[in-house]
Amino acid sequence: MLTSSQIINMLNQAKVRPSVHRLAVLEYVANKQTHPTADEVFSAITSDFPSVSKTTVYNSLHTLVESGVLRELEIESGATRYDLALQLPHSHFRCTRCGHIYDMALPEGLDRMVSPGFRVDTTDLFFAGLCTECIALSEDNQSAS
Amino acid sequence: MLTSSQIINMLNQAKVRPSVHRLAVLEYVANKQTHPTADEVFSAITSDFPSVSKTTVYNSLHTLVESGVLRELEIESGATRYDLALQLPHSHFRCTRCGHIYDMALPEGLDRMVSPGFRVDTTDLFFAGLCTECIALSEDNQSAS
DNA sequence: AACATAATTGTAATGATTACAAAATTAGTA
DNA sequence: TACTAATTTTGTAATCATTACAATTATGTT
Repeated sequence: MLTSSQIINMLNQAKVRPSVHRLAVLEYVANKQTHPTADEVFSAITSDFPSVSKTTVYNSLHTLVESGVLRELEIESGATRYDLALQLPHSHFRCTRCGHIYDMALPEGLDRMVSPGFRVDTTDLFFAGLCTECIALSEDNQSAS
Repeated sequence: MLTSSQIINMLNQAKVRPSVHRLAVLEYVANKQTHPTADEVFSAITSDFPSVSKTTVYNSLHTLVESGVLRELEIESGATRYDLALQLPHSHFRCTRCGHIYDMALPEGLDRMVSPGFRVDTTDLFFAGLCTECIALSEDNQSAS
């Protein structure tokens, strides 16, 4: 859980002016575990900032991605998700049943899979399947039927 | 390079009826190295089949994904890409400058990164960066400026 | 040939994202 | 404090990939 002043520090370090809405956007993405979409960010901060527009949310997210504070996750079609860039590298697991996205470990040295002469800037490892809870649920359903 | 009869065999094995348009869609995706988008498939086969509709291309791609012949790649936002599923597992590298997508190696045992109790159905490893050619081009530009 | 099923089509709708220009806010400076 | 320029924010309209849907056409089987 990051405090507002920690969020402001992140913006300052990234040389992004900490406007009210940018602060709200980053605070939500940073503290929410769900790798939210632009629309989820918009809905969430609307309660605190009823005047915020969706375009501002997009503008803020783009600015934060360009300045290296956030990362875009193209983990599923339909909507881009956003994740804090400034944390330990990790992979992502998406449960195809409940839709939750979980952080997982990421092995070192994956870049070595890329042919020599290529320059790797970003590495994304995505898994999809069923999470523990949904496996339990589907077993319940089976025994009930 | 797969022949038409090989493509038909793939459809038969997947228990998908080899209609004319499905054949054209699969043949294009299978033989093209570029992991095309639905729109690219549509544009490409329009020259051979002027009457084909975009909906048919989407229908065909979805049918082929559901039957396990093709795989969807959510490698970048904006459009889903399609790849043959029936080949050695591999990762993908996207050049952020020229947009080309290259097949790369995929290490074994990546599933072990996922917490116990989760069931992994698909694994995707994506890299982004600069390919050899684009690195050479940008060096040329630098020395020229 | 006749019937049932599957494939194909065209159009309209949806939903995420972007373009754009005007209005509001902020920072730096006199 | 007031001025000016740059930045941020807003609202609306446009764009683009994808889907929904209902009508038409083609196919396989008796």
